[in-house]
Amino acid sequence: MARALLSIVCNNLFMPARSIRARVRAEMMAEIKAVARTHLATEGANLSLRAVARDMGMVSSALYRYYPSRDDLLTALIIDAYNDLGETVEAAEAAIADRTQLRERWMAATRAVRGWALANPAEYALIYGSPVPGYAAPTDTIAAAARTPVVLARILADGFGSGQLTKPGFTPSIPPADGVHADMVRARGDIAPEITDELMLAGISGWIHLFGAVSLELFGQFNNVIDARYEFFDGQMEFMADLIGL
Amino acid sequence: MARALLSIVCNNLFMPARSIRARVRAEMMAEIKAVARTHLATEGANLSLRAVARDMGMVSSALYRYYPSRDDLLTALIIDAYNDLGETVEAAEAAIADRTQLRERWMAATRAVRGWALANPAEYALIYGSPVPGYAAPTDTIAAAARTPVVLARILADGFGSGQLTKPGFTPSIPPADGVHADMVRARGDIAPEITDELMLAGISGWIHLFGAVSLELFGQFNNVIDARYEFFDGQMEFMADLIGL
DNA sequence: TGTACATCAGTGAACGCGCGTTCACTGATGTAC
DNA sequence: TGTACATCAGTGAACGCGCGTTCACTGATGTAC
Repeated sequence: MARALLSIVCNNLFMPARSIRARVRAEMMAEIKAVARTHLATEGANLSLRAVARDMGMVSSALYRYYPSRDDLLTALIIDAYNDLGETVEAAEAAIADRTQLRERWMAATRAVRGWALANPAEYALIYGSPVPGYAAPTDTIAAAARTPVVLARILADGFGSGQLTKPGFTPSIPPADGVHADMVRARGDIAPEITDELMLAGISGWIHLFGAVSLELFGQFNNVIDARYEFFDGQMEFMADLIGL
Repeated sequence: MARALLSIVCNNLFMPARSIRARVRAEMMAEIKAVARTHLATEGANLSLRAVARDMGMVSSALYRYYPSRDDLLTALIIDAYNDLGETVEAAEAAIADRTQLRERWMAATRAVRGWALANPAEYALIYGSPVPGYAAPTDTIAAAARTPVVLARILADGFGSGQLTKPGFTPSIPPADGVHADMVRARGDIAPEITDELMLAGISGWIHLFGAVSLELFGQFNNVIDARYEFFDGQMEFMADLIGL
């Protein structure tokens, strides 16, 4: 709190006075979220406003100046988590300079997902784990949630656009049902309108495998089964790259 | 409680008197778990002993005659959930009379997993969702947890034993790392010693895809993406059957 | 530049509720002789 | 078969703690004239 104030004052000595209060306020909101995040790590989604306030040296009612309720704070944390993951994945994927190396882009993006999840297990659980009882995520989260899938879809769309990737690396023996086709059309339309339905379906299989592997690992299902976790994950994602045709 | 007592008395009129108390006790433990399960459905893993006791018309301290603590009750629920899922999957898979129809056995088993998860979402979340904060599952759960994977592994082992299934339906372009190989050897050794490592790896990929798909669906990630859920899941599992070579 | 007023952050007490667990106890049921 | 004793289930009060949220309030900071 004092630290936030001090940094504001130092960073904004020459800013118009009227914005100082707004900036302190923004830093306070960020610090509340930062403290709440550390609580998530130890307590899971049973986030306690009073505990957060205690850690900040404030009285619990003071938090209501910043977040109207516990659920609103949770929502802010969820949006932050989606954005933080999305940014990490975007940056890792964008770091592949040769944009025609689709497989490298896929591997970079998927490794970034796992890396972020291992580094932020509580936040990963918050967004990809079992729903918090009594909490319904508002629609504000949708845009942030879409960032990671969009990165993956862009890889397919770029490959298809350049003619590098015309069809999946493996064609299932049974064609998709009509309803599934309709879902693919809609999903394409949202994030990669140019590609074919069969490519979209292959991509979604990859998406499922990616988050399935990360969730099983993080939620303890690999205990006593898979020890070589990095290598295993990598092999699975290379396998998916084969199937998608990257 | 009264119902449990009555059913005991009726069912055991001619049993030796000494076992009646033991049987009432067993029924009480089962009824406590049944009530706790209904609470899981609405409250998630934040199980409240007092609420369970209230619903049973008892005082909360009475539960301590049956379970020494809240965590012990949670453990019992987890073991039950694994066993219930395992039994369901075993029964569905065993219902395929022609044991040489490996693909049908796979489809029956995987559909049973999803069906059970949809019918028992809170219990699914308890065992496959984010870990309960502050709760460490004891090793008692391992045997129960293994039942479903064992069903899947038996399909591979039977196919390999009969010569029907010699290698996976798709061979990844990159061979598994040494550490992964070691994990496969150990995993085979536990549940299907006869099959090859590459088949085991294909089976584990199927296992990941299966639980990945079910978890993503149950934990809300399919909202606004996949509407044709049954067909989609089915298609994904047929796809996996292709890859494994069933 | 100085003053009057409005805005805002944070306090502290309170409401009304929840929780897991312990403990001495009462009565009923089962066991041994 | 009857009696004395041991086991066990369930009670009710208590301990010590937690929680989200509201509300009237005090002071400090910002704004308008």
